[in-house]
Amino acid sequence: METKGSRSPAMTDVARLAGVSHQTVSRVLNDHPNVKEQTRLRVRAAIAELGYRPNRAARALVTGRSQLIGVVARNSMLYGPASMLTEFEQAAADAGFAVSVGSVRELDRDSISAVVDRHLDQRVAGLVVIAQVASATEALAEIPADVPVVFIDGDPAAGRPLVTVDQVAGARAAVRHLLEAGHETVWHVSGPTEWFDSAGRIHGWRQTLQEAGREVPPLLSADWSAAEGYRAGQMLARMPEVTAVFAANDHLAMGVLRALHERGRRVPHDVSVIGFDDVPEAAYFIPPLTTVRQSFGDVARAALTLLLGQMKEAPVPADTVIVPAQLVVRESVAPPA
Amino acid sequence: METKGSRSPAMTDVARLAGVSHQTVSRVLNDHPNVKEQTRLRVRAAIAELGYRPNRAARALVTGRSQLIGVVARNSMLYGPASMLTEFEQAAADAGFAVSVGSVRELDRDSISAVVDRHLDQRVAGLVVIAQVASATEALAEIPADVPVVFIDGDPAAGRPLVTVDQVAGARAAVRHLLEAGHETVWHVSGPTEWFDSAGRIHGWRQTLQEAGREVPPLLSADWSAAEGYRAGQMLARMPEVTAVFAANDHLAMGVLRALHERGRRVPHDVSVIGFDDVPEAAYFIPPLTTVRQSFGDVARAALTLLLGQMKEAPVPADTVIVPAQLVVRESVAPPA
DNA sequence: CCGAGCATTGTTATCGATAACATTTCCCAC
DNA sequence: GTGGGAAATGTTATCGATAACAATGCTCGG
Repeated sequence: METKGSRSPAMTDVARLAGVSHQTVSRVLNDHPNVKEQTRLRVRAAIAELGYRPNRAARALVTGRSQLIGVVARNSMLYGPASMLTEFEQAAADAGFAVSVGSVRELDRDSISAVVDRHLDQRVAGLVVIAQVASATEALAEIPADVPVVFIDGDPAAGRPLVTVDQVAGARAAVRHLLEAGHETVWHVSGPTEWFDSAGRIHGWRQTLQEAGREVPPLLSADWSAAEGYRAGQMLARMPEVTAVFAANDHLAMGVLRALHERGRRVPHDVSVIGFDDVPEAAYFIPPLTTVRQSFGDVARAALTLLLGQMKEAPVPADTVIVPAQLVVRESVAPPA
Repeated sequence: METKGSRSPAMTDVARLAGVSHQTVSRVLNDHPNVKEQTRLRVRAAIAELGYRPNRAARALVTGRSQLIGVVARNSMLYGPASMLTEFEQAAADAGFAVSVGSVRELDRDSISAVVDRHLDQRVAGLVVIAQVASATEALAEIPADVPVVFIDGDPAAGRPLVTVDQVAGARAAVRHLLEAGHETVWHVSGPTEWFDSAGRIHGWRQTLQEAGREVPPLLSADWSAAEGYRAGQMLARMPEVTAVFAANDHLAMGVLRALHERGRRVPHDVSVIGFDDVPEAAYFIPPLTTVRQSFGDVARAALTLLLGQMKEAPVPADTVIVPAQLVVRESVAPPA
């Protein structure tokens, strides 16, 4: 019944039907205080009758800002970033914002800059940059100061509003759990070292070992894939002194598990393994994986809150939000044999 | 250097600098034929000098259409839908389109209708609906006929442009592979039966068994999670006559593997298992999973092509595109013991 | 009962692009 | 060299909203 006529109704159509000026309709729509209750109702009725919905493009044109939030993210199917995006979209939708995604193959300055420009063309109301690596931080210079921006997983030193998971604490919890189980030390298979996420987890790992006066084994660094976890696992499996491994994410952990299994080293009997992320499948690994859960939903909601705070010119509650991570104990950890 | 002044330059600024009218600038921007080469260059130079970028909102207002493609998808972190989205965004970006995501918690009529309306407010140039269940099809009535639409994984009978993976052929390949290995019959752990994806895989499974004159075992249906795969696997593990299982996706397969492992039934020695999707981790399951790969990238690109075809009023090449699926053989299948 | 002052409503300008139409310029055939 | 027609450019209207300002109408104190 809505789009029956030649085109969808505009504000003037509503105004005519309600017997007021289009400006009054605008006022009703924007909840301006000085509109008589009776008029307001009449306008609302007309809006409902016509099935009128405001034209965002027109509004964006005159206000210079849309109801659109731009997200800049690396094009990847990694569990973390993908979850992040979904959660953020959901939070934004609840707040009445649409989300425009701008993927980029690499987080280098030029790519990011291009995506940011595309978003600015659309007159986005704000930007969220999922900037896991340092090179992304440089591109921040491209973003005009008057556009609200929030970084996720970005550089804590960048001086922009930032939301991030407490990687260090998560890693500490994992390592402590292994030490408490009686292991002499813990090996670490990390993500790419340029990632802030990786850096935080490495830091937490090293720090915890040092505080306990344990030897810090050499770092095995990889990308985030099961394939590289497998490769690292093949090395570790060959070394009998390895009894505990902390993998920087669950997929790496899965690769490690496979490698250990192949060489006949049982988990957790011979080797204990902990992951990071708590992907939905983690409980069904062989064996069920003890891991560190990060709440992407919390990160997304915090990011949105920071963003909306900037838009309303309201005082921003805090510049940096750190979302806690939580150890989830399953069956991949045991005391050393 | 760009946004230095009070506001970004508009078309008239470019026109003034180039000594032409703003309309001529518009013509250059839109590659209209009747512009003298020399003028064109002068305008281009002015554009570059000012760092001018057209205001999409203004364009959208007057043309009634933006450079934005709306995607309607169920909010989920399932591998398939998430990959789909990423791939589509990438393809769209390459074609100069931004993508606005509208998630919905459930694919019921009202939710979809709300998201579609939000997209129409933004005057999207086209819509992509990832509509895996029948209830989503009903909501198609809400979409005005003049808005280009493509369905992904939708109802083949809906009479709208559709792109989908060849689920039936994929399932047939999987089942045939198991029969050729010598198994008497194949059990199937399916996804939710309302999903078209599930329906196609179930159909292919049943059809292949029947054609081979084999008994069709009762269907075990589940959601897409490892958790339900595990539950189904627990039942299957208890039945000695089960020697071959086709799981409707890799995560279900993972749950099945865990359950079999727990009950001491070895894969592939005692039971063979095949999955669907080929998630990046599939090669690192225990054992490496034989599965059916679907190319989300191909689906995304096909969808975009269909959409662009509709926009240009150009003749649409085909109404339905079926992307092939491909069996990936690893180590989870062997002849029965 | 009148006018100050606020509440309410209307009028007009504006955002920055494209569309439609008007106009000028140019080229070439006769 | 002139008229016709196409090529090139300019002018004005328009999309649909908000902003700024103008003009009412109402209330209440003196």
